[in-house]
Amino acid sequence: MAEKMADKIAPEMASDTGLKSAARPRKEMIAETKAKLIAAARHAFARQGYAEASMDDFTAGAGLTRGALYHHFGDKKGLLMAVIMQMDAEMSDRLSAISSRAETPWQAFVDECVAFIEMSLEPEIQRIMLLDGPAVLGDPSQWPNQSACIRATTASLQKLIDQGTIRPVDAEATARLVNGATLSAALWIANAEDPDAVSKKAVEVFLTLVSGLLVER
Amino acid sequence: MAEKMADKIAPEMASDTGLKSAARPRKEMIAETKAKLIAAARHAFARQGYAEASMDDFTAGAGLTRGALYHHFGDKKGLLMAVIMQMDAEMSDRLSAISSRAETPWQAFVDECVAFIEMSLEPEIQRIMLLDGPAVLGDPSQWPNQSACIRATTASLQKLIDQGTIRPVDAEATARLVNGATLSAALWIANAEDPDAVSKKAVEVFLTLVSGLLVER
DNA sequence: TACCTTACATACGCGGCGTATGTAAGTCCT
DNA sequence: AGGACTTACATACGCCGCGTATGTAAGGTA
Repeated sequence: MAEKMADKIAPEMASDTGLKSAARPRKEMIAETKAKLIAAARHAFARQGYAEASMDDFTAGAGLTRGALYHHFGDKKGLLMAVIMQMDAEMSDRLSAISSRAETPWQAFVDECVAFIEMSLEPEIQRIMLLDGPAVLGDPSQWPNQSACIRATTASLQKLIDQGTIRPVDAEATARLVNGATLSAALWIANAEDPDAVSKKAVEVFLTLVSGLLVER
Repeated sequence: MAEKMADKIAPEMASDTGLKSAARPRKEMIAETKAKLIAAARHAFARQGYAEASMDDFTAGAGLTRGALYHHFGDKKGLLMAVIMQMDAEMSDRLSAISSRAETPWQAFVDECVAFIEMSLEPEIQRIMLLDGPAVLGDPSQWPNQSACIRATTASLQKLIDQGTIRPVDAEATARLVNGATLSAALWIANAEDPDAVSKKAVEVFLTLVSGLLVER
């Protein structure tokens, strides 16, 4: 007990003394491999679909093996969940950026919905978030992240309710239904032979529908 | 289009020349095995999901083997398609029966939508038609059957437009968006901890949204 | 009756998933 | 500092499920 402090030199040395490489902190390396796996899986899932994407293949593409995958994510579903959470966060960011640029809350809401449709046209989002995600992981509203972009829409709607622009409905319920409508619109548009024409129709109908929310139209 | 009718008409003339007797006609046997396979797959897909359902298992449950399945349906996806077409036809029948009972076209439309939500709560429909179907087969609007129940809704809407109850929007587009909204509502309700409360909210919002379609509310 | 076609069953190979095991590198505790 | 323990992967193995190629028996046809 007496010689306790004699060699009490802090072992967490000056880590980055200019030359990085070899001895980077462990947490960073782990985060990097996780990120690499998520990125590789994301590409594979988007291009081939969840079921057809081989874990051996895309882990090898990331310079790793399935061992790393199972260690960090448990199984294939766990990786999908991680991919989805990442994408959901990105979508949420994009949506809030868009709505913050709008001049009125109503415009913000409409812009968000249109942006959601546009994002849903991106093959990666459509395939992973809208098709494989629900099939493999179940109802999106039960996902851990609780669909951040749904919450964004909910918030926009709540503002509109508070300021008396739209009727006092339940904001979350409205967000979910509107989201569902935009989603099916996006699927329809993306697979149509004439996307532009279909898109026009869909937006027109969409605006007609949400006009039902307005206190006065 | 035309070739479907062609190969249906041709071979049926010679079929019953009076004495089929002991052994039943071949077409009937085939139809029966097909029906058995579809029924077995339908149960398996509903209970375990498409990906987890083993073809060996449920064909054996029907007293057959995978050989029969590949002969009649080509592959697992082909069987899923057959199952979906069967279920879609059933749903379409139920919907048109409901709408024909309504007293006004508007009520028919609303009843149909509510019925669609209720049907989507059934685990079999939810799992096969709403989750696995789109993930495995792609956008439902591209399915051969072209979603019979979408067409039912489209027809109801067209009536409402013709009689001037709702604004002159595109009927099909409206049917698709409304369908998407009801679908997400159903998923939400089915997985909620308090389905009754959620259901009430969803219906209320739904009615508010479609009120936007009305010429005068 | 003999031939041909059809409707399955059987047999086989491959690829993917999950797990059990190995190993090197990092971390902690005197 | 040094060892013991833990962590982060890679490697190896077995199982299962799919698709296909092949066999076979039962209609249908002349």
